[in-house]
Amino acid sequence: MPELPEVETMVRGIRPHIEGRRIREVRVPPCRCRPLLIEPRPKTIARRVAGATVDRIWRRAKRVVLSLSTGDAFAVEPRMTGLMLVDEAPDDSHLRLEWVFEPSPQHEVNSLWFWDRRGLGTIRLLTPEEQAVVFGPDRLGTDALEMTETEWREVLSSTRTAIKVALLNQKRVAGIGNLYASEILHLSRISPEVPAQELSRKQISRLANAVPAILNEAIRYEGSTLGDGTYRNALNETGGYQNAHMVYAREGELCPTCRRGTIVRIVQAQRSTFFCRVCQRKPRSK
DNA sequence: CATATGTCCTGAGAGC
DNA sequence: TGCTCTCAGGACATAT
Repeated sequence: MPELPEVETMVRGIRPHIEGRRIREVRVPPCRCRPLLIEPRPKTIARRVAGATVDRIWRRAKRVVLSLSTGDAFAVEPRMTGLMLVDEAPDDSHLRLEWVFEPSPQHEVNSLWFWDRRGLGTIRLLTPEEQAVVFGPDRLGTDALEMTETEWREVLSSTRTAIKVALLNQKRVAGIGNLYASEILHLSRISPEVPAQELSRKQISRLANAVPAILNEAIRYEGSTLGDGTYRNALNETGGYQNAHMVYAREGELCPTCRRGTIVRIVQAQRSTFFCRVCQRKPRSK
């Protein structure tokens, strides 16, 4: 489930090991699992990365981006279970891609790995033109950490979709996923079921503040490792933010905010939403 | 155009 | 104990 905080943690974790280094080769490790989406073909990748260095490692929405000296960039989308690792992996059987770097006296590690148990992740080597499309405003909205209150009002005013579902639409706002959407709405004291365009100015103001509050705190804790234990940072260590979750996966528990309601789970757009009906009350529709 | 639903994938856990 | 079934949710494709 890597969302913005987890992907940001990956970027920060691999950056000191990888940034500025020359790629020796990119390898697809032997893996008995079904092949992951890697584009273009490994042979073409090998040709295009020859002699290139990784100039910059950054994040666009929920993707890890490795920008190369050639102008090309790897865009890595971990999706559900993908990880970027520089040390050990949870297991060796789901390693999907290895970037091997020229040895350097300042660095202990010479490989970067993409590990993905379920294999829903994708890795693409993009030309500058493709980057403009894939990272562009037609595909991805403003990063959730860069949104202004005015922008929030704009992107929410045009849809009747429930606010929780609207927050997951990456064209509207980029980086929020299922887990943090519930946490953000809880801190904002907004019902996940309210149509986005019916939010009051005050509610949008609270939302605009809650988004960076939640996401930055989650980054500080290096993300959330849920019950399945999949998510890990670049060193294969678990995150810590799951202990700070107020509502996510806390169905049946007393609401930690109002201490009156009980956390409930509902399904919206085939995804779980957790919230407290007492402090996230839905206004009576007009 | 906006909105809703289906699809991919693996392994954990439930239930019998 | 071992089988079958359901579920988790990233992004995108397709349908309405």
